[in-house]
Amino acid sequence: MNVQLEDISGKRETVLNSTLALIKEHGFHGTPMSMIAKHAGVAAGTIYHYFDSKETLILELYIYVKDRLAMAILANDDAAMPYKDRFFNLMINQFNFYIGNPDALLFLEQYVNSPYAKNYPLNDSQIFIDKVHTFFNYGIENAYFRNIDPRLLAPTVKGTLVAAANIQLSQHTAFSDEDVIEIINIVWDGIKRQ
Amino acid sequence: MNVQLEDISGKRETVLNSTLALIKEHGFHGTPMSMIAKHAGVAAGTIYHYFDSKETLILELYIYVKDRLAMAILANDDAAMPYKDRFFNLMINQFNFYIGNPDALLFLEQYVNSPYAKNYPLNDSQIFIDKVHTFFNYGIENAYFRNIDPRLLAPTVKGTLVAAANIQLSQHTAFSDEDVIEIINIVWDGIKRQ
DNA sequence: TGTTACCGAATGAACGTTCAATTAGAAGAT
DNA sequence: ATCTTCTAATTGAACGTTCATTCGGTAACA
Repeated sequence: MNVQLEDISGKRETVLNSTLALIKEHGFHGTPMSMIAKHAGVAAGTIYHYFDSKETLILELYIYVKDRLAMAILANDDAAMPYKDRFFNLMINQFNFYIGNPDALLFLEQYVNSPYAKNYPLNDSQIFIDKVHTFFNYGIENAYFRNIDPRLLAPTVKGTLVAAANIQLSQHTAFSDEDVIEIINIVWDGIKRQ
Repeated sequence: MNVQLEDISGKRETVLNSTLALIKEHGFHGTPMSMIAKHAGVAAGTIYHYFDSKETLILELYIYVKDRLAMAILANDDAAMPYKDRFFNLMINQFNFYIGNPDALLFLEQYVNSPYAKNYPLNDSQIFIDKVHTFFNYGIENAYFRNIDPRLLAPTVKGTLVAAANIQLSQHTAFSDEDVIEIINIVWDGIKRQ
């Protein structure tokens, strides 16, 4: 398929990207290994050189996507800036990542609600845990946020951003920068210390 | 299986309830028709007397569950009460429905992110649309809520409640009534007209 | 010459669906 | 009440397909 991509990233990443693209269209179980092989331009057997099974392929794809999400979220983060400004920057980055990678958005949403996530709860991106979780924990410890169960924060934030991204993607009209700020204000006004 | 339930509700509902219970454990794909048949105490062929295919079984199960969710949410709603009080009542009802029906919660979350929802976007509960959507539209028109895209409201609300319900279910310690109110306050503070 | 990467046809298990046969139940006739 | 007839409900073995995975072999490369 995409020879350039294949050349620079190797067949392993080519397979991961093909799987991501196909799952967007057909879902986990509408995507047979033969289809992935064809789309990636490799033989079916080759996939098993890099992944033990379809199941581990999905598990590793999740880490791969989540790593990329974590790095996108953290772009231009500056610990010297006010916490609220950093929060808004991270949220904007997250929104833009979803808009720029709709297949990743769809995959992540499917994954977290699938038996994979339930059966392998420890399978997650180390980068995401180290960096993004740390950022939120800092906000909790320093009382920028309401005094609530910290595990409520992330889903509250994510739910709104994902909803907004899905709306923009399903229509073909984009939210303005001001709209995005307003959306993040919904989140911030909900979770900030009142 | 459950003879009492079967007797009063008929085999169609028995099959629906078995499917719901099994999907919670094994997911869409991991739940073959033969397993549903066994769990429901009917022959495989009998399922096809009530449903055209596995696909339509899932589609009808979604309507069935969403109808029950809608009715649970609307319990004790009183149009004479202040809008904010009605809102809190509906949210508490929704949270309690998730807690009391974890299999429904898991199914709904899986469904909305599956190819079913993408391929059949018009397949939804009429009760839910008539009653719950109407309630939110009223809040938008009468300026109880921020002036934002109305489709952002529902996912924002749902995301937080679902997150809270999942936390309570995954641990085995319950949120207190005050905790639940606090959670709903997060939602309300985010979306209310400031 | 040994090792790694890659191929793709073959395999075998799993699964959704069908269907010919059986039973249950309702309606009607006597 | 009893028998007859017709339809709907139910069964589960069998079918055909799909799909993940295997494996014997070939090429690349060190």
